[in-house]
Formats: sequence, structure tokens, C-alpha cells
Amino acid sequence: MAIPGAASEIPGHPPRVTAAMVADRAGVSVATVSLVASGKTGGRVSAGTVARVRGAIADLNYVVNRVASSLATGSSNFVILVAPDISNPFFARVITGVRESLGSSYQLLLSVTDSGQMPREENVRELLAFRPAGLLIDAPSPQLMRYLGADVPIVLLDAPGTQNFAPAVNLDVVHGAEALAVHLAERGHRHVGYLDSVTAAPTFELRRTAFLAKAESRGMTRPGSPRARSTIDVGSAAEEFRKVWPAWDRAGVTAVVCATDTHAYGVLQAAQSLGVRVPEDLAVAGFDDLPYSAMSQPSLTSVELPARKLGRAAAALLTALIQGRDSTSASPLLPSRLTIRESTGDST
Amino acid sequence: MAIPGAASEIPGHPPRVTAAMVADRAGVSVATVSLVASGKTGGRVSAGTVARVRGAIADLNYVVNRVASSLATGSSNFVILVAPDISNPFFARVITGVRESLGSSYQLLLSVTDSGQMPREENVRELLAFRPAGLLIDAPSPQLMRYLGADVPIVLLDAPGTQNFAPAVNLDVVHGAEALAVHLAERGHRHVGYLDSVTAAPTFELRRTAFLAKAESRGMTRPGSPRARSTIDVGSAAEEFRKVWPAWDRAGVTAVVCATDTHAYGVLQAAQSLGVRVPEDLAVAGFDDLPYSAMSQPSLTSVELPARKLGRAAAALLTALIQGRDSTSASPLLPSRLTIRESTGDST
DNA sequence: CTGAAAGCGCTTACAG
DNA sequence: CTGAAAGCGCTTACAG
Repeated sequence: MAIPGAASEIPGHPPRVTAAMVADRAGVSVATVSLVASGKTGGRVSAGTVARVRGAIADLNYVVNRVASSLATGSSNFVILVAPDISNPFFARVITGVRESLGSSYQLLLSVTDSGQMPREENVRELLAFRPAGLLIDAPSPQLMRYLGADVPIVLLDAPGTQNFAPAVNLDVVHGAEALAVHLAERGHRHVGYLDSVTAAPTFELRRTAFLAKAESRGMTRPGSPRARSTIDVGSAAEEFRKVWPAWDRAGVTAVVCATDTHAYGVLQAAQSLGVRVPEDLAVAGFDDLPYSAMSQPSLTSVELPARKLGRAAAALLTALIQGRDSTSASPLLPSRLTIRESTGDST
Repeated sequence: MAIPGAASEIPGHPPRVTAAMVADRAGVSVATVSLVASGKTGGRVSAGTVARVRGAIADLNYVVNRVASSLATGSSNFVILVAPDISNPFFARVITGVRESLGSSYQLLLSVTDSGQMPREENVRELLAFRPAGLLIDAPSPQLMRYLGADVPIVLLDAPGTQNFAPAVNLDVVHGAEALAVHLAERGHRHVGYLDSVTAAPTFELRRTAFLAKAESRGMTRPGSPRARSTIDVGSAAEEFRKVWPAWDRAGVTAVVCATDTHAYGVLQAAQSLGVRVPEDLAVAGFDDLPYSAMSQPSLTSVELPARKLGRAAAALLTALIQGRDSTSASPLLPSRLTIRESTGDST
């Protein structure tokens, strides 16, 4: 036998209000309390009783225990979004989109990793044990994929090449990356550097390979070394650029492409402190097209990636899966677009 | 009677593995499965049985249903951190600290609001209904406080003036703000502008009032209008500064203090684009002392606030409360410190 | 060393 | 219109 009351006691805190207490006070059964509390009294409960129960609920400040209702119904009302690099502004926009689409149907909870870290399988396992209504995973690593045959609806965001494992909403980074390569080639650049993210997400891999492949086909080369990568953080990116620039400079590099705009801000900053003029001495571009890219000095050429739309589409797909609709849905691919600004010589 | 099996079925997904299935396969009772799964077999289960159960768990890929165990034990293993302004890098550091202190004892889940928004009472109510082991609330608004007599341990972070409502870990922003005012007075500044955050958190109020009070006592004045405020975002801060600068300039303002370093980066950027030299024409300073502040051009004078320590201390206090220790604990106050750099004329 | 049973706080067919 | 009861999947004293 369980210790009576143990389940609802927290040391130093009063016992929690349960439906039974409400029922007592209102002089009805817990079944009726449940009906009233969840708003399922479709003419099945008399107006007087409803009022009495509502009063008792208000008096006692009763809130339905989601843990118990979740166990009883086998469903929950929250969605967990798993993501690395929480402080990337791009991600904040994705969240906004997710919340827009989720509306008030589901609560959104986030599970984040430390900067530069990827969520691991063990992590997702534990998250799944909370029995969320669904899981959204942003920029997952390929290793995570094999665990995704699980029993909870899952949608991947910005996870190119993983559609086979779970439904995904992806960004068409390839076309944007290629347009950027063409643009730089047309500006006469011959040698390009690439500042990558340390995060081992396929989306970053794809940005780099798509850009470099097209760059090569247009006759541009990339210095064999050093490779440059940093976390998604202006300071780290600036530091990394300062470190590799001397070698790149010697190799004749006149353009640097960055995995994200945040990286590019670091490059702009470092270039300024090194006396490297942008765009005269060096062209700089990034991916994301964050709002700030239109205002930076110089303004930043960037491959626009629709963060908010990404969040909205992923949440919409997840909702459909949760509700049993659309389980064989295609994985949408959201278009990217190159926005040319001063940092690659827009004004010249 | 509930529909058999309904609770564990998600449309289009296989039924979940339960302890009963594991028990069947291992030829034991669910009680024994529970003991093995939760590692509570202290010599109470024979080695052979343990091995058999472990095998079945592995074969079926069984994970304990947290919802059910939570209901049974009346306790959970996750903590929710409620916070506004997720994309502020300061916040990412707080999270790092929280996670360091929580270790593997509790999972951390985040509940965030949209930029510039504060979490509302209704929101916290719903979060509490998930029965987390505890709640951490970063920079709460005063209005939220009245709901905090609740039945779950709660710790506030960076919530000056609210210690009466719940245990809190605060930053001693006052001394840092005063040191900054003294520093600017000593540099000869007579008129200062203040770029505030739009977020209605007491910590921002306190930064401003403490700074301005000390500034006034040192003979400095602030232009009566316009007031300047923006979200915690470089672009918005830059835009806001551009808007107010002409009036401030006319009022003789030679120093601008910002609610956060992120705001200050925006001012640095806007100043540059306006041809206002920092620090020659204008001194700029912020709060937080983010890593980037040491590298920006010019480097930024800032009141250092120990974000990671804040997270660690808050999580440690919450853990103590959850475990019934220390419920009358004092609310720690973490020291702030002024770091003077180029943006206020360090080199002159 | 192991299992049967009660209980956590809900929800929901069912009987009345 | 309302309540008694079973069931969700665990955990934990208790009996053997």
C-alpha cells in the first residue's frame, strides 16, 4: 500500500487540490467535476450543478492534474521542441513560427543543448518518456535518426537527407547556396574561404557542399587549409576569422562565405579590426538573412531562409500527425533566396 | 469503462511497450520489472531474475512511462525554466549554469515567450499542471508574483524586490550601476542618455533607477525626452538609437548607458553609421559583460553580471527546496562588477 | 526473493 | 442529469 497522501505532498508545501476536494465542496461526484473542469458538459450537466462546481473550482483554485489526465486519456497537450544553439536568433524565429501554428492547442516546451552540442539519443529517449503529444527536432544529427521509429509523432526541421527516417520540413538551401556561388563568380572572385559551424548538422554540411560544388564549377577554388569553423556566436566567429585570415589572405582569398549570418557578423567585425575593407578587399556573405543583416555596416549579402515559415510548417505537420491525419504527407521544401547587399559589393 | 488499449494508441503508431509486456516476456511480475527498471534491486532480486528482466527490457526497448511513475510517486524528474527573450546570449549562459547544477538529477525544459513578452499567470498555471519537480522563473514581472504561493517549489532569478513572494537569486546590479555612474562622472560627462529594454522586468527597472539616481547625485542629467527603449536585439537597438540620437545630441548627451550589452552593440553600430565616434563623441556602456564585449570595436565598458553563477545558484536553491532542505534559505545576491573598456575612453 | 494488491488523480462508458 | 466503477501504467508496503 502506498503511503496515504504521499503522492500529493511536497515537503513544506500544502497538499494539492484534487478533483475529490472540489467534489466534496460542491456536493457532487468527481465524475461531474471532471466534466465541468474540462468543459465537456454538453447539456449533460444541469446549469445549477455547473455553477456550483465552477464556484468550488474557483474557491479552491483547482487546476486539473495533467499527469493524471494524461495517463487516463493516453494523450497529452504539450509538444517538445528539441534544438541546439538556442541563442541563434534564427532559432528564436523558428520558435515564433511553431507557436503561431500550435496556437492554444498545445503548449510548447523546449529542450536545448549547450552551444555547439547536438541532442543525443539518450536525451530524446528521456523526453519521449514524458509522453509529449509530439516531438519537433531541429537540425538533428544523422546519428539521432535511428531512434526515430518511436511511438510518438515526430517531425524534423532543417534536416536534409533524413526524410526517410521521419517526416521533415526542409529548407532548399541548395538553390540559395548555388545562387551565391554564381553571384561571387560574376563579381570576379577566384578564391573563397568558408567559415563553417562546428555543429555537426546536415544542414550546415549541405550549405557548404552545395556552395563549394557550384563555386568549383564556376572556376573558384578554396584554400586547402586552414579549415575555419566556430560556434554560432559573433565573438567566436570573429576570433576564428582573425586566426585564419593571414593564411587565406596569402592564398588570395577575396570572398568569405559563412554558415550563418551570425558567423558573418563576426567576420565583418574582425575584418574591420584587421583593417580589411568590406567589400573592397573582401566580400562577405552568410545564410539566414536575419533582420540585422539589412542594417549592419556594411549590410550583409545573405541567403534568406524562412525561419518562421519553417516553424509554422513543421508544427502544422506535427499537428496533422498527432491527429491522425496526413501520416503519409510529403516533406515540404521551403524556398531560399539570395539577397544581395553591400558586403559583396552591391553598390559598385 | 475506458476503451481497452485506447490510452496507449496513437493513430498510425504501434502500441507502446509497458511494464506488463516486459513482465510477460521475462516471466515475472510487473512489480519486479519496476524494481529492476528503476534500479531499486538492492539485493532484493536475484541476479538471474535481474538479468532476465534486463534482457526483456532491452529486447522490447522498454522505457518507463514517466507520466505513470510520476502519478504513482507524486514526484517528477524535470524542472521547467520560464523565461522571456530566449535569444539574449545572457540567457543562454544562465541555462548553462542551471544545467551544470541540475546535473543528471533533473531534466531541464524551457518555456519561453515571444521577444519582449513576459510570461503570464495563466501560462504558469498550465505549466504547474504538468507537475514539474520545480519551477525556475527568470526576470518575472511583478504581476506574476501573486500566483506564486503555489504547491510546487519555485525559485526566481534576477527578480529584485520580489523576495517576499518566493525564494530568489538576484544580481547586485545596484553597485555595478552606481560604479558606472561614478565612472562616467569622473570622465566629465554631464548629460547621459539611457536605452532601456521594453521588457517590464524589475531587473531592468532597477538598473535604470540605480544608475540614474547615482548619476544625478554626481551632477549628471538625463534629457527629459525622448525616452528610448527596444527589445533585446542589436537591430532594434540600433534603430531606436538612430531615432533618438538627434534630440539627445541637441541636449548635449555625451554618454549612453544601455540595459544590456546587446542593446549597446546596436548603439555602437548605429553610432558608426551616423558618423558619431565612440568614445570621442559618445561614451557607450551596457550591462551583462557578454564575451563579445571584450572584442567589439571599440570594446565595450560593461557591468559584469554573472549569468552562469546565477543559473547555478538558482538551480542549487531549487534542488534544496525540492528535497525539503533549506526551505527558509536566504536569497543570495551575486556581486556585479564594472569592467571599463574602450567605449568609455579606457585608452585615453 | 517474488507477487498480489492498493493507490496516485484523473476520464469515460455505463447504469440508473 | 448524476454517480459508481474500471482503467490508464506505474510504485511500494506487505505477505508469503
